Amino acid sequence: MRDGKGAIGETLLTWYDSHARVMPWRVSPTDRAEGERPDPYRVWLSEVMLQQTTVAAVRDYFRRFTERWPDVGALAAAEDGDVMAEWAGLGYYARARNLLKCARVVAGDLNGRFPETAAELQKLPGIGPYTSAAIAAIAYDEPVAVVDGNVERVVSRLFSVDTPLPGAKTELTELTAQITPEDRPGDFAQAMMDLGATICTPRNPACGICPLIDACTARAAGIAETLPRKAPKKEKPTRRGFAYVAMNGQGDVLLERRPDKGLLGGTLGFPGSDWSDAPTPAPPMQADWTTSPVEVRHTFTHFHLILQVHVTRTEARAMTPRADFRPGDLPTLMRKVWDAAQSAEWPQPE
DNA sequence: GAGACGTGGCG
DNA sequence: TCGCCAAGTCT
Repeated sequence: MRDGKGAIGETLLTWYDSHARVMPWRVSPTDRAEGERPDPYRVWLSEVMLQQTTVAAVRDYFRRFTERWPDVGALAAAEDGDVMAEWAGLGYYARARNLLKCARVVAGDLNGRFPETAAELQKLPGIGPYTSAAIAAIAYDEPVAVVDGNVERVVSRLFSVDTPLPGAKTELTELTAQITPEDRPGDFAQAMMDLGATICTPRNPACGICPLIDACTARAAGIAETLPRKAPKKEKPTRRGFAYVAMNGQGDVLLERRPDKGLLGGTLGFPGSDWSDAPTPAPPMQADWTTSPVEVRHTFTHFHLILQVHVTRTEARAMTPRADFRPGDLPTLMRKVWDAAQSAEWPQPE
């Protein structure tokens, strides 16, 4: 083992001890050696935020969440709208809705304690194969394979797996399990992800400074950058729509909360039309609407969107008080709508 | 199993 | 400007 796959774990942990990136949710190898344990709540929160999201984007959100809600009980007691507002801008809003569901299960049914195994963790809302393994390994030392996009890339290169993803997922998980050490599985997982994020990158991998260069078969074969293979992407269609920004004489703004299901579910935004090839105008009230000269362009995971923004002054509706409206509480698309509205020629009050 | 689901950074 | 991609999950 020591000269085979076990050597990879030892080599990587040695590298991690001197190269681990500092993150607000992470216990350094030094502190860990002195007995400090990761807080399962913070591990869980950070891992959910990190789903499909970069470390740079997560940092400030994590700080604000943990400052405002220091433990799972506090988060479970939060208002839905406050959590959605704090999550605004981070994307994939189902994560925020599931975060609250999960916090309420843990605080309400589990005495505030997270389950300690990957199998049990995965039963909770918003916790899938990756997140359950990450929490179990990092917070509870379970020697389970933690496989995210970084690990898929590192492992596919180490062993020259040329089966395209997502088909290769099972094989990559099995290979990851074979190199996951019984000792320090959490540090090993984080080391693999750090390696993938900083050295074994999708393009231009820095093989010259990689601690695993001697073990990497793809590097030896000169095919590292071609792995992992992936099925080709589908083309994104472009959809269009209308958004409506209404304001009264006091500067209060008409906002609505979107239904929990679907795109931007549970978030706050401006009223609008459907989004399609030929959207139907849908002003929230009869009024003197003017069109902003600035169109909003935004790209979601599966389509491009172009919105035409209309604005008006009206007293015809109850609105969100100016003092309660912060553009930062809106998802990015709606912040763009707000910005475009500032460029419009606003009609005079009725 | 394939599609829905955000956003920002980078080449 | 534009496609790729990031510590995925749910249906």
